[in-house]
Amino acid sequence: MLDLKLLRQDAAAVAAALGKRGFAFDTKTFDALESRRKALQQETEALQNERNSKSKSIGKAKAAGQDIAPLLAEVSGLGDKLDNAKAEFERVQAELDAFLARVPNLPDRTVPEGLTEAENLELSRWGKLPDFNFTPKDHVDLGDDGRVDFEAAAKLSGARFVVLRGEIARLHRALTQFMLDVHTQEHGYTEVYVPYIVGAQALRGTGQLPKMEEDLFRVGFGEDGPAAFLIPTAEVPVTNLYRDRIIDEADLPIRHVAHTPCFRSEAGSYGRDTRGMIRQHQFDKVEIVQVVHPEHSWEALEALTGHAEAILKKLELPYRKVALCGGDLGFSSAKTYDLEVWLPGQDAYREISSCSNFLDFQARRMQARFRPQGGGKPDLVHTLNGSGLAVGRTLVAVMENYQDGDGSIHVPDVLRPYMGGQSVLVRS
RNA sequence: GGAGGGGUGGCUGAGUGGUCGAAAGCACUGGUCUUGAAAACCAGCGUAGGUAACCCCUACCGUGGGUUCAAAUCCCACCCCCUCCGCCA
Repeated sequence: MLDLKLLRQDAAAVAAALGKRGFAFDTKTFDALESRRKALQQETEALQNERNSKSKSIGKAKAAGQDIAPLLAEVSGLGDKLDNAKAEFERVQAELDAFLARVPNLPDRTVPEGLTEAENLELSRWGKLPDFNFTPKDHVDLGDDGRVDFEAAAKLSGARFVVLRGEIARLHRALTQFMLDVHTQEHGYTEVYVPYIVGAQALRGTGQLPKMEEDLFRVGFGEDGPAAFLIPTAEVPVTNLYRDRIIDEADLPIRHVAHTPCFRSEAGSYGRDTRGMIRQHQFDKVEIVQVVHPEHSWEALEALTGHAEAILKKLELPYRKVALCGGDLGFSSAKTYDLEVWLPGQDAYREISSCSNFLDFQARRMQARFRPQGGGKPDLVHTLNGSGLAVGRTLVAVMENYQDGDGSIHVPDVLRPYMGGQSVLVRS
């Protein structure tokens, strides 16, 4: 949610800034709703004032033993007038809220111009692309001995699911453990275990609702229970830990890491990435989240991105860092870096981490605030998060980059302690 | 699932339908005192909106309804927490 004051002061500037991401901000509708809201609010508050002060004088008169009948007559009819005014005010307020809930965050001025993925800006490359003296296979072929089994998963759950077996399943688990250990022991994150089912309020807080509802799996507690959803990312439960809370400034920054499955319906991506486990309805991710003082969020974004990069470096996976252009930015983000890992099987870089600074956009929706040291008014925190990393895609990257001509897969050095010391995984 | 108790400011916790946005304590801030600190004492101290700001006004005592001129207080529904019983990985 954007700052309402900013919108009132300079809706035109907001509209211009949102244009960078291809969002058409309807200044006319906003202005109309806002001036209507203002008039109605003043009207209802004046009526409330009248009722309150008259009620008080009734109380006083009664206490003084005076006849209150004339006062009661004065107040008759006021109630209905107030109810009508209030109902109208609430209707307009709700309309305004719904309008604002669909307005995305303002892109930072350093965000590259552009409306499509193609205009993202490459910032750096790391690592040497593997030089095979054979034609590299992709992870689907490398795992087709039954260790990566899409058919078994399809039988259980349909398309876009996978069953992993044996050493590949263990490698997947090893990657998760490794990532959690690095972030907790080297980067100062506190591990949290969180629910995988959340209510609508949490999803509104981080900005997945109302716009992204089609991409969520809805579950329920009974037929007419409250709406509940499978989490599309750990960002939702972890960031919302701070919803409606006032944190002591001394407790900032807060850094959390969580490993969770993520569930996405992938509505609208039919036909994309249908081969392999790049785009699944269910995948595991290790997510890092920071809640910081508003003055420090930009440096926190650089640090957090570095923490995600550190995993790729330790795994010796070649990658590049990209700044998303305005049009490719997520709804809540002011600026996002994507890390894209090299996949020999696709002969391409593919997204494996997305690191964003949301400034106070999520904090305002969530009412996540901090109390300044030495007292004073609570102020909104800034929130950030990044994948550190997407586990399924990392598994794909390890398989494809560490493959041998005979289809065996070498285990990256840093993972060996997690694999019982094993150094090569051979086809069965 | 059954029985009972409870949800009030950053925290603890009082509150008889009528100056109750709410006692008291803790925490915090400023001051007096002190070489300095602590203690003691004095004062201040909820959030948001009308609004850029003061005054002023409005809303907020788990959530949503209702009764009333007037609701933290009475009524209804729901949510959550605690204790006990039952069931259970």
